[in-house]
Formats: sequence, C-alpha cells, structure tokens
Amino acid sequence: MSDLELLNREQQEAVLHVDGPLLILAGAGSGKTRVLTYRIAHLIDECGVNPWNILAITFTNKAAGEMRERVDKIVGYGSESIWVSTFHSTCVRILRRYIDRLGYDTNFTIYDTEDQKTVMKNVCQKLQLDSKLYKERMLLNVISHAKDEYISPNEFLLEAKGDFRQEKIAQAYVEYQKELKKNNALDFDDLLVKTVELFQSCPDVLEYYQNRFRYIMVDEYQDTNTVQFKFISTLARQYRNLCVVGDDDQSIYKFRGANIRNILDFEKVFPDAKVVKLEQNYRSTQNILNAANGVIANNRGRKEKALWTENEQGEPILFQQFQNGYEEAEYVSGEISKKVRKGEAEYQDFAVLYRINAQSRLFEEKFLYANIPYKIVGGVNFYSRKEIKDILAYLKTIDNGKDGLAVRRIINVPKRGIGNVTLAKVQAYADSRDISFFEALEEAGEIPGLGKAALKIQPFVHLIHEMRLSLADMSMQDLIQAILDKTGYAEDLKNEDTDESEARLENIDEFINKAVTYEEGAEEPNLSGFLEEVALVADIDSVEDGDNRVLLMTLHSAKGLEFPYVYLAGLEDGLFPSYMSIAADDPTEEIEEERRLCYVGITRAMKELTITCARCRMVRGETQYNNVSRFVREIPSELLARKSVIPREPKKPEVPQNTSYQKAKEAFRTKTFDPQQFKVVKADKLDYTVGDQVSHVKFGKGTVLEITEGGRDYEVKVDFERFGVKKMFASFAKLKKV
DNA sequence: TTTCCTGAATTTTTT
DNA sequence: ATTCAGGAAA
Repeated sequence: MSDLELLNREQQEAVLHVDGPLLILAGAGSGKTRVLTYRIAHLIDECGVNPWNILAITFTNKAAGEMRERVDKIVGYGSESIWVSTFHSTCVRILRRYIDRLGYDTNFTIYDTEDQKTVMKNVCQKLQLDSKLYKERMLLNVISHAKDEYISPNEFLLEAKGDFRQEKIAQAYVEYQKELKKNNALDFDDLLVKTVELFQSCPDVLEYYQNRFRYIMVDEYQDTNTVQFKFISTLARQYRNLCVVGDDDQSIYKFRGANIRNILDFEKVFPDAKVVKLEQNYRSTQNILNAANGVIANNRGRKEKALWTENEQGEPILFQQFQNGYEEAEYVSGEISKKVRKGEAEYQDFAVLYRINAQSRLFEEKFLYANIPYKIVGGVNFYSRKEIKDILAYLKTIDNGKDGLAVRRIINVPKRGIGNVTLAKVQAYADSRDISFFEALEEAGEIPGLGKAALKIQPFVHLIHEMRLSLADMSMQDLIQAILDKTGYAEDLKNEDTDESEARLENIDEFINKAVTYEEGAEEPNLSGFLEEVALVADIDSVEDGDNRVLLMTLHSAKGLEFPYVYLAGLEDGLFPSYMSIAADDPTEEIEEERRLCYVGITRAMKELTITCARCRMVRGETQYNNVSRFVREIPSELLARKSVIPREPKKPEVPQNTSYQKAKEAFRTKTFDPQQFKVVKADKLDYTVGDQVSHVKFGKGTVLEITEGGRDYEVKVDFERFGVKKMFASFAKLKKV
C-alpha cells in the first residue's frame, strides 16, 4: 500500500495527477524516482489502472531494474506486467514482433560502433570515397545525427542537393542503410527510427500499442532526442497520459542528439500540460547544494528553479590542487583509506568522478597499491573485447545467417587459411546473385576461381550447420563450449600461454557465466534474446548494490546515482571543461553543457564533496599545464575550504607491510560486523591453495602462505618475491595461479 | 597468407 | 603512451 503522507505537497500533486500530460521538473535529489514509483502504485491501487497498460521508460537497464524493484514493494500485485525498460529495449521488443512489416527479419542483429565502422569502411570503398576527406567516424556521426533527428536517407539527399560534400555524405548514408538491411542488421539509432517508421506505416500496429500503453512515463526526459520524442508522443497521442520527469540543468547528452527543447518546450507542445516543480532536495547538505546552485547559476536560458534543503549545513567543500595527477590520486586513495580505517565509512560510500575515462588509470594504480577494493565503470566495454566479439560473431552467425559481418569476422578465426582474396571472390559471387555472404559460402563449390579454397570453406559451413541443428537441445553454456572446442579457439589460446591469452580465457569464462545467468533469469531464454541483451547493456548496469567497493566512473555514468562521499577529480580548464568545448565554434553553449555536467557531479554528493585538480598532467604522452577550472571559481568562496598544496616527500618505493596488513584486517573487521554480510555471496571457490605460486597485477609473483575463511570473503596471505608478505581479500586481489 | 614493422592517429562524454 | 592500420618481407 502506498502512503502519500511520506511525500511533500508537490510530490503528492504529481502523484495525484492522473489524466493528461504532466511535466515534472525535478531538481537533483528531489525524490523523482520516488514520485514515479508512487505514481505507478497510485494508478494501479487507487485508480484501477491495469498494470499491463503502464509503460515506464528509463535511461539504463539498471534504473529500470531499480524502479521495478521499488514498484514491486509498494504495489499490491501485478507489478510484473508493468513494462519498465529503456528506450532501446522497448523498441527492440516491438521490432522483434513486427519489423517484418518493414522488410526485415524479426531475428535481426544489432550492430555496435565497431560493426558500424566496418560497414562504413565497405561503403567508402564501394563509393570510392577518399578516406582522408571522408572519415568513417565523421560519416557515422553525421548519419547518427540525422537519425536522431529522424531524417531519412532520401530526405538527407534532398537537403544536400547542390552541395557536393553533403551529397557524398548522403550517398554514404543511402549505401550504409542498404548494407545494414542486406545483413538484416540495425544500429542503435535504427532501433528508434525503425520503430517510429513502423508506427507511421502500420496504423494497426500503432493502434495496438497505443491501446496497450495508456499511461506512459519517461524518466530523464531532458536527455531525450527528437526520434525518442516522436516515439513517445506518437504512442501517447491517443490517450494523452504522458508523464515526463526531468531536469533541464542535468541535460548532458547533447553530443548524442539529446534535444533540450523537448523539456523546455513541453508546455508548448502540450498546452494543457500540468507542470509540477520539485525543489526540495533530500540528498545533500546545505553547502553542497549551495555550491551546485552557485555553479549552475552561470547558465542562461534555464527553467526557473530554486533548490533548497532542510538538511544541515554540513562540511565545507574541500578543494585541493596538486602538482600532478599522481599526487592527486594518491591523496584520494589516502583519504579513503583513512576514513574507512577510522570506521567513518565503508568503501561503497565513496565515488571518484572524472571527465574522461583515461583518468581512471592513475586511481586504479593507487587503489591497487593501497588495497582499496574498487570498481571502474566504463572504459573498454566487456562485450567489445576481441575474444568476446569473436564468440559473439559465431553465435550471431548461428542465429542469423544474413549477418555477413559476423561471418566474415570469424571465417578465418581461428586460422583456416582463408584470406582476403578468397573472401573478395565469395563476396563478389554473393553480390552478383543477391544472396547473403553465408549462402554464398554454402555454394562455395560453384564459385568460379576459388579452386582449392572451396575445400577450406566447407568444414566451416558444415560446422555452422551442425551447430544450428543442435541448437534446440543445447544450453547456452554447451553451445559456447561447443564453439570453443570444435573450432579449437580455446585450444589456441591455451597453447599461446601468455598473460594476455590467459586474461582472454578468463574473459571467456566470465562470458559463459553471463550466458548462464541470462539463461537462468530470462523467461524464455533463447539465442536471439541473449544476443540482444548483450547488445543493449550499459556499463553502469553491472554495478550492484551491496558490493563494498569504491566506484570510479565518468560524470556521465554517475547521473542518477548518489554517494555519501564524492571526489570530483581533474577540475582543470582544458580537461573539465574540456579543451573541445573551450575551442568550439560556439563555446558558450558547449561550456554550458560542461557546466551542467559539473552540476550533476556536485549534486551526487550527500555528505562530503572533495574537489581536486593537478597543475600538470600527462595527456597523450605530453605534459600539459592546466589552470584551475573556471567551475571552481564559480563556487561561492565561503563554501570552499582550500588546502594548500602539500609538498610530497619522496615516496618510499614500497608500502610498509604491516600498514597494509592492518588496513586489510581493519576493513575485514568492519565487514564482519556488517549485518549485510549475510546477503553477500562469497567467492565460491579459489583455484589455488596454500603453497601455490600465484601472481598479482601489481605485486607480481608470490607464494600463498595461508588462506583464512572470513564471513564475507577469503583472506589470503601471500609472500611476494619483490614486495614481501601481504594479506588480501581473495575476491578483490584476483590472484592468478601460475 | 601471415607476421612483423613502422607511422599515424587518437580521447570527451554513451544507449 | 598506446593502439591501430597499412605495407613489406617471410
């Protein structure tokens, strides 16, 4: 049962508005998720709305999962039939059912950025475009933008008439789409575009979904782009029960096509819209909030908003400048260790936020050194690693024969002696017959000029056929294992026997785990479903609560999260705001976007905010000298506690042993007393025992002296050849048996 | 056909 | 600094 007493007046107002368009302007930390969940509960429990008729769209799968969980708790029953998901998954679900109306197969594949680039490369070759003048990335960017704005290749072509360069780009767009269709593939943007196309060309489909989704809610509305707006406004046209929640000050995805006008002009598009402002912040201290307000006040053209809080004043914002990035990272790791050691906080209470992923490296190094458990969000996506992409390509080939890209990726992996020359002949044959690449391979014997290469192709084709046949009575795990065994992929990696190949094998194991998890969790597990899930995960989705680690991530990833202690690192002009924004054609606008990003960062903090920067920093192998970020100057100075730069005495090359030991012990103790421990699963088994030789990322080789079983994790004592005896948590240390 | 080497480009942020 | 692509040699 929902209890409206727990909400403030504005929140109640938003919850109680049931019919007609509703815009909720929700400042940072004003409880918008709470309002959304209560509103859903209210619709179901009080207004008799069928949960089946509710669609809630969030930005990430993680947010969707959390919302479902929270709704589950307060809704009497039926919450499982509410459709809660991201824009992209929603569209995929619709397209899997109806995309055949647009001439695609319903088992289409989804191309990631790398796949897109490969396709574009082929397109450029075909059109004989000079890759110096027309860079693939640039072309893809332009096309992506066109799609964000729902501009079709033909419209683009019309627009481009008369401009030679634009016409070339338009041709590339046309050709690119053709290529995708031939492969029965969609890129990320297509998911939205094709769904809207579907709605426009098939009134019966649209009507079905309009009737189904009578109540639509959209979170993070400030970050929607034009197609996304088209999608939801088309769906909502019938019943007009559209509720959007957002904060124009947190719009940070312009580069991805987000159209801030969607939120600013909502009342123009829906003149009868009710507008509710949530201005009370429940998250941060007075000081943090004032700092955020001070910064964002420098932006023009915002919606009028005054964020306030009843929370206490809190600590001043700590600001500190260091000589270089090293010292900055060392300071942060030191502070975190200190706080945890004192028992003031746990690791999971901290987040380190930065502008670009590359900044994570220094922190990682220092954290490893200080034995601080951490998790880096983002960076190289797990699913874009070579070995994972290879296996995925096999799976895609088995699942969707039309995806020529996947086939071409793996036809010679592992080596089968099939090279470019052969591939070109097969491709030419496929093109002339208008069949897919794989179909051409099946007829390899008929292809003129192939000679004995055809004999090399046959076993591969045979293998895929075999897999397809046994697909029905194999689990996902068996299937992947079969691929690894029958192709000799795993064998090759084992024989290679380097650190790198070992890491790859580990990644593959991890991948199998994910497949198993999928199979256990999904309602109707199948190969296409798995591939789809893999294609649509965001980095942030893998972050779980109750994992006691410091989180490191970009400011973009941090949107929607909160932490008691936040470190905002690298506040330097040129890094944040980025050099790109300062040097842009229209710096004002770009810097305003960076400022919003800064606002997002500051408002993540609940109790304490520390801002750091470095005088000089290595960028692309060159040392750069940067000034303190302009954003720091925008924080009212009375809120700032500036610390002077502490000159560092030359560091001993080694952390004193007992310190790190005590740290580990201390942390261990706090964990043991944590009642949450019972929820946490300990690493099931260690693959090394006492006496084994192991290696550690930072400390190198060593011998296991002792393994103690703790409540939450194993504690392992290792004698390292170069660093002496250290004690560490097994799940964190990631020791590898040598 | 593969491997090894050199030169060039790359880094903003992501579903 | 590191990765990646293209070209030459094996």
